[in-house]
Formats: sequence, C-alpha cells, structure tokens
Amino acid sequence: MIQEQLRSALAAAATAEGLTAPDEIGLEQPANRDHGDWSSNLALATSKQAGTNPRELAGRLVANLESQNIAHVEGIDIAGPGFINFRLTNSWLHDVLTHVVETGVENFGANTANAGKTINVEFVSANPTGPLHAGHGRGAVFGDALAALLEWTGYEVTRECYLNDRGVQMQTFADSLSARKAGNEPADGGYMGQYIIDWAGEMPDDADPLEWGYARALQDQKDTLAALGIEFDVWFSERSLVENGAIETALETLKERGAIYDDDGATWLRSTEFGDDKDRVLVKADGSYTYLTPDIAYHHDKFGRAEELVNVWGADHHGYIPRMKAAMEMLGNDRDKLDVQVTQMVRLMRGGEEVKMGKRAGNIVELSDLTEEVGADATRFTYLLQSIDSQQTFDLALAVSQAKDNPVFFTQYAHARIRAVQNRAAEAGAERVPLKQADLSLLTHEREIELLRVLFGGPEMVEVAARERAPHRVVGWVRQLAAAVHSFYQHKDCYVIGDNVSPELTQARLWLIEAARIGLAATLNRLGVSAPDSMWSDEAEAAMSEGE
RNA sequence: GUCUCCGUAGCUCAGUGGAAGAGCGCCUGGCUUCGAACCAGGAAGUCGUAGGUUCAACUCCUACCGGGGACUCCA
Repeated sequence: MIQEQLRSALAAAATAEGLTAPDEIGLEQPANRDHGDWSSNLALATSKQAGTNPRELAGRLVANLESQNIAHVEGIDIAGPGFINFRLTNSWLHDVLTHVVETGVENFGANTANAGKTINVEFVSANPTGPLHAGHGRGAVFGDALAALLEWTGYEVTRECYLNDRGVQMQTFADSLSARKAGNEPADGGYMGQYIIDWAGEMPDDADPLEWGYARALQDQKDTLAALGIEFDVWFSERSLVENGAIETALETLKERGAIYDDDGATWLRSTEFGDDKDRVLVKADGSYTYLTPDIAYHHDKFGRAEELVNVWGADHHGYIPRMKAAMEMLGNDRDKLDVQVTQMVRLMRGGEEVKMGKRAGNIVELSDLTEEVGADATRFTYLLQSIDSQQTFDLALAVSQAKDNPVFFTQYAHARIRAVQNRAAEAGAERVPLKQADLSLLTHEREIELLRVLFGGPEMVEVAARERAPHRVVGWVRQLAAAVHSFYQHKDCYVIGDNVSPELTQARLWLIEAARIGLAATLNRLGVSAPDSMWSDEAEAAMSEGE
C-alpha cells in the first residue's frame, strides 16, 4: 500500500543522509488538505541526530525523495517546522477502489494481525435472578461488538457468559418467589419487582422455586439477548466449579504459594502484595465462600482455555479489578493478559425527560422493553455511539426518529440510497461491466475522491479500534462514510446515470458506489446492525404501491 | 480520605505526541429537469486550572478545581 511505499522512500532518503530512521517513520494523513495527502515528521524526529535544524534537513531529504520518482507522488513540500508533505495524484485512490471491491463485504477491513490467537470475551454475566435492564444492555452490546471487532483482526473469539447460579442471592430469589406464590411480601432484602409476582404466578405448585426460577430467569435473559442478536458460545455455571472441585483446587494452590492466611476465623488473600489496597476474605468465618472465591477459580479456568481474557464490567465493579488481577498473578497467570473493560453508566431519556420506570421491574427499565421500543438496530447502534469511558445518555425518541439527527437512520439510509441508485441503473439498462473494464481514472470529482479517501481509512480504523478495544471508533468511521455517500449522492455533478453522464463515467461511478456500499455493509454487519436495501417499511411500501 | 471515569463550540460527544473536529441548535442558500428523510455555506473554542517532559501536548507526567461511580466476612 501507499504508506509502505512512502515509508521506504523516506527510509532510503534518511539512509542517504547518513541517518538512522526511527523504527516506525511517522506518516499520516493531515486533517488539513492544504498540507498534502500524506505528511511525515521524519525531519523533525531526526534533526537532532543530524545536528541541523529540521527545515534544512527536510530540504535535503526532499531533494533525495524527488530523485526517487515515487509512484503516485506529484509533489513534495516542506511546511511548518519541517514536515514533509506529499501531494499525490488521484491514481492511488483508484487502487483503493479496486482493493475494496476485491475484498468484498466479507473481508473488507479485515486483517490477520491476531490470527492463531485465542481470546475469551466475557460479558453480561448478570445474576440469573431477573430480567436484564438497560444498564446491562450497554455491556451486552459492547461485548458482542468487541468480540466481532476482535474476530475482524483474526482472533479466535469465545463469547462467554458467567452464571452466578449458586450462593445467597439465588436463595433470596427462590424465597421471594415462594413468598409471592403464597401471596406474601418477600422478606427484607428480597426481590421486590413485579416480575417476581408474575413469575410466581407461572410457577407450578410442585416446582422447586430455586431451580424453576433459575431456568425462568435464564430463559428471559436469553430471549432478551437473542432479540439483540447476541448469542454466547459458552454459558459457564458457577455450580460446575463446586462440582469439579475447581474452587478447592484454587484455594489449595494459593495456600501452597503462601498467598492466603487465616485471621479472625476467616481465610484471607494477600492481594495487597500484588497491587490491591487491602487483603480480601475468600472464606468467611461461617465457612462459606465470598463472591470473589469462585470467581477466582473461574478466571483461572478461563486462562486454561484462552491465551487472552477480556471482561466487560459495569463501573460499580471497577474496585474489583486489582484483587482479581492479584489473584491471577498469584495463581501463575499473566495479569496483563486479563483486560477488564469498564462501562460507565447509562441514563435513559425520552424527549428530554429521564426514563426511570419499567413496566414489569419497577424501578428499572428492562432491556427487552428498550429493544422492543426502538428496535434492535437502533439499540445496538446507539449503545455503541460513544466510548464506554463516558457516561451515556440514551435518548429513545432520537433513536427511532427518521431524520439525519438520528445517526442510525443517517447511516442505514446511505446504504439504502446506494441500492436505490443501483436499482435505477439496472432499470435504465446500465449493466455494470467487469471492474477491469471500467475506467476509474474518470473519478476525479472532489466528492468522489473524498469517498475513496474515507474507504482507504477503513482497514486502519479496524486496527486501531481493535487495539483500543473501542467499537465506537467503528461507528464513528461508518458515520463518516455515510456522510461522504450522502454528499456524493446529493451533488448535481455526481449523478451516476443521466443524460449528461457518459456511459464510461456511469460505469466508474457504479463501481465507486459499490465500493462504498461494501464499506457500509461490512462495517454495519460487524456491528450487528443491518444494512437495509430500503428504508421504507414493508407496510409503507405496500401503501405506496396501492396508491399508484 | 482512597480508587476510578469524565471535563473540548450554546447542547450531545469524537479526537492514535504533529498543523483544533462532527452532529444537533442558530444564520444563509439549494427541489417550476433528474436523486431534498438530503446537501452546501456561515457564525461559534483561554481543549477545567497551574506546572512539567518534548523540536512539538487536547493527547504523556504531577498537583489542584468541578461532576459521576466505587470503596462490606454483599453479590
């Protein structure tokens, strides 16, 4: 690709000047087009080494670069403190179009940087004692999109959900169901939601409340997740850790390593020795485990199944990270291979007013209600709009609006518009010729070039987004591509078919929009959002054709 | 008090040490020939404050200010 060409040319120029170029020569696409298509800081980075000022060094480097006659380069300037700016002919972007079409929707943006590596992404992991709420939704969609993003870079990904299916909260849940079944209020600290009453009503008389309730809650969560297109490869039961002795084994191992001690009748983990701010109880004075203990065994188990682990946790669990990392280190795992992604809170708004109440669960809004109200596509896309590091305001009214201030609509509409043009071309008899026969050099309009420029950035976006564990970057990019599509589509000089458009130009533009469509569809697919061929609902379409 | 996330345009938020961004809102313009749920242009910034590192800091480091969250032998 173009970067490699430019980098090797820069490296050669540096060598000719007797300089040692940095391992990674700085090269970027300046935001400001006046600064050329590509810009390098090589002279700035090596001027000290050269013992001269950056601009003078840049002058010598440019003289050398010009003598190299680099492909696609039509001019090299020196700017500012000593940047070397390359101006390129459009031909380099025409190569991009070909490349995009060749990779197709399946492989657009994909790379193999992590091929052969296994990674386990654990997310949701909500107690199986009730429905998922809107807060879970953010972690659920983030985790699923992150998993897809990691697959995009070659990882073999396991999507996993941990089930806290033993312990006191399960008993509390069962007791609450029993109480409601008997027509009583749950005891203090019990589950008070309306769903407990509903479920108690469904529960057969002879059912074991704990087992029946567990199955009921789990099914509810699975249905909610399925409606969002989320499926797990592994549902990992905490009970299995008791049954196979993994918890006892982990405790034994920690004991052998001197990582635990007894005090006050309880067993403590020396987590302060590995970065925690206090030691943690593993076995309480009454002999039962704390929440942490099975979880340690669980994470240790995951390390046996994947090279790298990612956990998606809510902000309320951030304090839990140091003790888990400490425990993993004490069990001989690489703490840096456990990456915990923390999602900040979500506020739900509807037309400027905060939404706090759900239909069934009372003081929480259920994820299933949210999905039903705004649809799976808008739910996913909206959750993914922002970095998980920022608190989010999720506006339900905006998510369903059919206007460009709704990013979901704006982006999907770009895909539908391309389909509309392609259909119109087909109706007009403009059959797309094979790519090799199309004259892409006709694509010179500013809007066309901008589209190609954005498409070029796709693969790098994927690299960065995966490295940063940041699906929201994918969303940002696809919105940018959608904007470029709308801008191209709208421009009077950029019609794909028309009396003023030569058949050759029509062909080039048909391929251009197909490339853009590939970029949109590939990216939306990875985000788990559909790339529709039409924005009209079936009913609206039916109504229209009846009206004709 | 400790930990953590956030602080960038009026609002909601992007921003990978390199030359300040998007959408909304506001102002202006664009469908009597195409494809206006859209597009184009404009106004709007002490990047919380103060230091430090660097040729270069919104970005890294330190301290402070303001806001959210977490700090159980709960889960």
